[in-house]
Amino acid sequence: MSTPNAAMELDAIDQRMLEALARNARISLKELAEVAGLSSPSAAERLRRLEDRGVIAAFTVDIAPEAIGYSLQAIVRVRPLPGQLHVVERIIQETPEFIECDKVTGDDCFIGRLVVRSMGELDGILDKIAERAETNTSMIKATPVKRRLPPLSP
Amino acid sequence: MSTPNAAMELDAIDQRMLEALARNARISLKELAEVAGLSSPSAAERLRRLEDRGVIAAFTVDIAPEAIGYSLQAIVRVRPLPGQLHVVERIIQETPEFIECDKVTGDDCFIGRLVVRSMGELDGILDKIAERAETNTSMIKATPVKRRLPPLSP
DNA sequence: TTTGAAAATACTCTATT
DNA sequence: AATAGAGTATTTTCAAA
Repeated sequence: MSTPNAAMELDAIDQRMLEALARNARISLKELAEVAGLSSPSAAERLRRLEDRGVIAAFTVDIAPEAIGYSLQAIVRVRPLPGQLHVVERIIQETPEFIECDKVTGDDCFIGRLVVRSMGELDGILDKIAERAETNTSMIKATPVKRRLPPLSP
Repeated sequence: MSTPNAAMELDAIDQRMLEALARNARISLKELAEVAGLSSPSAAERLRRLEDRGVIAAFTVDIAPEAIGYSLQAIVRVRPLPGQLHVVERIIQETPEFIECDKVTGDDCFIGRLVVRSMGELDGILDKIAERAETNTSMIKATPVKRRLPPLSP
């Protein structure tokens, strides 16, 4: 029971492959194979298994919001008024400026991240939510830890 | 002054390419070209320019933390005690379970996301920070909005 | 900026260890 | 599980518009 499920273990080769993909998901299988110390077909097979096991959820692109005009980012804690939970959840989902949102324990029901072009835009979005929830907004000044992989070794 | 910088504009082709890459960053140039309605060389050239302009920050892999044993995720707000700001920032950076962290305005100085295998592990991490900061932890129960692209059209 | 065609690379399949 | 080799597909380059 305290033995971790073997299916969850990543060996050194898996780890090197995931680290290489985290640096550049568009790396060729050939390069990936070199990093892993395998032939290309073996690397392809490993990659397929990592996907099948659900370890790899997706290959995605990181956009720089500021490069397309979103000069401000905020983290918003949202506490729906009684009876408004589902409406608030839908409003958040339908507001595309919310680029991620988690539902959490504690006083705050939702914690979301949003991008805006201006304070005016932020104000407009928060006003819409204000009818149905209390919000607490923190503007992002810096990002000391950019999104990174969790520790891969047990 | 109210005119957005033209360099920040994404045309319909750029948008389709970014959306396709957000779905699968390892899509081939050939498929990307089909999505865009261009030849492969044109798609490659557009892609290169999106990278050069800084619109594309990186191609990355999304790991499913629960598939490698991290059954719990938390959002932690961290408020360093007087004089402890930089030490706390370093502790967070050096704790690999923090998979992202922002420095924000307001009472909370840092808001971070962390993954753990158990409540015991979470407790250990928070105890280490507790000597130097107040923390407020929310466990993630669900994710109503998974990381997605910001709106791409002005 | 885009295209088409050719050359260079990379990928995938099968058989094999 | 991993590999080698062969056949297939993709990517890159380049001249031209």
